[in-house]
Amino acid sequence: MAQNDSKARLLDATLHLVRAKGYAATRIEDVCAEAGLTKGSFFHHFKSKDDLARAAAAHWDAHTTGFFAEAPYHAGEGPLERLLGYVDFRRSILTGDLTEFTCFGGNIVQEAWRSHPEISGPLADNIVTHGKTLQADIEAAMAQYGVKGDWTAESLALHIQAVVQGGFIMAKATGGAAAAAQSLDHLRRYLELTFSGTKPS
Amino acid sequence: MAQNDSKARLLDATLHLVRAKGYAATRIEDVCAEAGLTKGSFFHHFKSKDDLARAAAAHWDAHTTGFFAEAPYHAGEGPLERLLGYVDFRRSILTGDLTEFTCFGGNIVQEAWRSHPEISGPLADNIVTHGKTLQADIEAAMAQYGVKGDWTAESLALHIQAVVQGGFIMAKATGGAAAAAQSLDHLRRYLELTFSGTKPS
DNA sequence: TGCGCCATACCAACTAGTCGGTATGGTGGC
DNA sequence: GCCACCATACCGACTAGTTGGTATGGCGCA
Repeated sequence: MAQNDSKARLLDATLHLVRAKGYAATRIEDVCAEAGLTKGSFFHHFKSKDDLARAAAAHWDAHTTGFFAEAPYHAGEGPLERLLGYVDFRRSILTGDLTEFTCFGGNIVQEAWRSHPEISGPLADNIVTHGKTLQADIEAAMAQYGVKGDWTAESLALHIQAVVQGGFIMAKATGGAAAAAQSLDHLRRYLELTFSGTKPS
Repeated sequence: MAQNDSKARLLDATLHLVRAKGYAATRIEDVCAEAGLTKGSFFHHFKSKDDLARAAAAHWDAHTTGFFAEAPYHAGEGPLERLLGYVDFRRSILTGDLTEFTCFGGNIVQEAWRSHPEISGPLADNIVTHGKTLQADIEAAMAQYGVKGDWTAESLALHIQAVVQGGFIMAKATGGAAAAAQSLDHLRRYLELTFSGTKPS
């Protein structure tokens, strides 16, 4: 049984390098070097660079779906607790290097949304779908707390993702994760104010 | 008068193309074609592609600084009116193609924050400095409304930029400006809740 | 005449993708 | 046990096309 994880190593290297340098600037040989392989092996597993990107997108989708499915915030008792728990969880994972916790999908969507729709499209779906996993709890919380605004649960779900994605950009702009964390703090206060109506000091 | 605006046309083409395809994928000949020139002209005005990027960053900085300095929201009577006016203004300019209203700085920071710090650095400063132009009004509004949270005016100023930048990504992910507009609506409600303490229906 | 501006032709380096070949291990027949 | 056969995984040199950058010269104007 050879090290049959070569393909996975190539995919992981892609996720890491794209988040550090972007898609266009990531060379196939960079991916090979980080995975400890050569181009011959690369083209055994992938037809082309775009094929790698599509596979990396699917890899990312599977990874994030599983990662958030197993996260602890689902254990919250009520919908608002789970919602706030999600924000807290996103805050808690802002550790280590920026290339480890930033969003592969957000990078690709930002860079390749128009030039490579066949790659960015599934990742855009990943972001939107992930955001909408919160929609049911938002609706339940709206009902529970009698919140009736001129906005939809879906729009709030996507707003949460906007703050997450924007926080990553601000983290890059300021050179640290603190900016992303503080933005999530403001988001948490918004949710508290919206659903409880009380202003914590 | 010859078309002495060749340099400006090259810079404008750069802003447009980078927002559509990213920096690495934007070729010099693409920029020349969009500006209606050839490489001879390009290298008369710029030493290299990176030189172009630095000049485009300065161009963008000058453009945005003037653009927001002349915006109408500064005429608001109180600090909160100006703050909400800024959000409204950002919402009002979400028209036309995504390549026209998205942020050149955000694109570069996202893609080149680590690989090209000499280019992304000034643009990161541009975003942060632009965000902090709201800080004085936030501080004044905090004093006026007696708001004392465990957060700083600076963090809120940067949070506003995070929502703006994140809104652009969500607009790309959903294929329309509506996502960005709805996110700014949520941001506006957060500011209203924070400073007025009242919940609008 | 000289200079700013621009076009054409070209070069050198880089990179995506190809190709011939090697190593390993499984399988079925005997 | 052993061998022929084959599929998978991998290597590294090579090709072909792209792209940043250069060299040279033309053109209009002060």
